[in-house]
Amino acid sequence: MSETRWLNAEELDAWRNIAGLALFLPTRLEDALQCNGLNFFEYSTLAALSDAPDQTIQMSSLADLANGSLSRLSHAAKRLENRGWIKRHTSSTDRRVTLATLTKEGYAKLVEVAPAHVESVRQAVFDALTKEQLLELGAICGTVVQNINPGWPPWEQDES
Amino acid sequence: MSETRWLNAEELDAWRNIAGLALFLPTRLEDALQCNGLNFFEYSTLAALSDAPDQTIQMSSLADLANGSLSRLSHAAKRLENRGWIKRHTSSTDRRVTLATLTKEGYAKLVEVAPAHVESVRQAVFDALTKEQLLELGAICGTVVQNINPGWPPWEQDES
DNA sequence: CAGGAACACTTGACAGTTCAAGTAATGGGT
DNA sequence: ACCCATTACTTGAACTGTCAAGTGTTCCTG
Repeated sequence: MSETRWLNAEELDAWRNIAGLALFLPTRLEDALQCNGLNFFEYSTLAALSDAPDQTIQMSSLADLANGSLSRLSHAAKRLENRGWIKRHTSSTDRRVTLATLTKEGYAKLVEVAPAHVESVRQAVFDALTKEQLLELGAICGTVVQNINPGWPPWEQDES
Repeated sequence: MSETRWLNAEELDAWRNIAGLALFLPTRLEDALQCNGLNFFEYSTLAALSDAPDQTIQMSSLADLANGSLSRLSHAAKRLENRGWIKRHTSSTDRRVTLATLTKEGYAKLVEVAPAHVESVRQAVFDALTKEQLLELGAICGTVVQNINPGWPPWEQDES
């Protein structure tokens, strides 16, 4: 029933740039990884595992850390396992639970790929901005992300 | 051969928020459209057509305007045509060229969906920010986008 | 005015994501 | 102790986008 709040010229201009970022940045980052045989989600999965004690995390937690659904992770884990970069085994304490572990080869792959990934982030974003702009951008994006997706990220739990 | 320029804590923090935006914003916008039976690319396609003289654009230009590959548009156009929202016909002056036209039904669909889309943009981004923050965000994103993808957007051609 | 390069688009096969359904294990209530 | 809801994960089908190849048309060059 209420009137649509259309965008004025100023807002439209800002919006185009924001949408442009959301449109092109993912592709750019994927490209840098794809040529190393990984997509961004697979990379996030390996990275999350490498930070965990014993390089081991339960599937559902890992899905959260890598920002994907459990189903998505399950498919990705099959690919990563086939390539020998992770292993899955049932937990001994709760046999519903599957634990994923980074293999030696998986860690090696991560170490091999990480520099190129970081460099692509720098080239795409950091190198175009002053330090002030970067921090400003980070802060405002943080505000928006909290608005869209409160309670992210899944690490940094509030433990009061 | 060169040393990897890793991110320090400050940079990592900013980066997480930027990546978070690029990760969650598209999904959020898609969701608002999906429940109206369109994805973002299809919406952009219809929107671009509605702004064109005679509601008609050549496929390859339309692909640019909607920010997708020609192949992607070709698949999407088939879906849109099947649902009766656009029509395609060969150009009379150059028979390699296919012209896409928005139908009356397509225009009606766009008018039906647009308010919800704009509202989702407002809710996701605009409502969380002050006007200053919005303009600042738009400007910085513009800088990054120009860095990643110089010569975008395809409209706003420099005609010197 | 051929012949081939370039252009405009379409198509089919493939890979990754989502969604709904399926399997298996656990725990809580009676 | 048993049932059943819940939890944890996997799987297969449907769908979308990408890539490479294919078709048809036009332009250019000798």
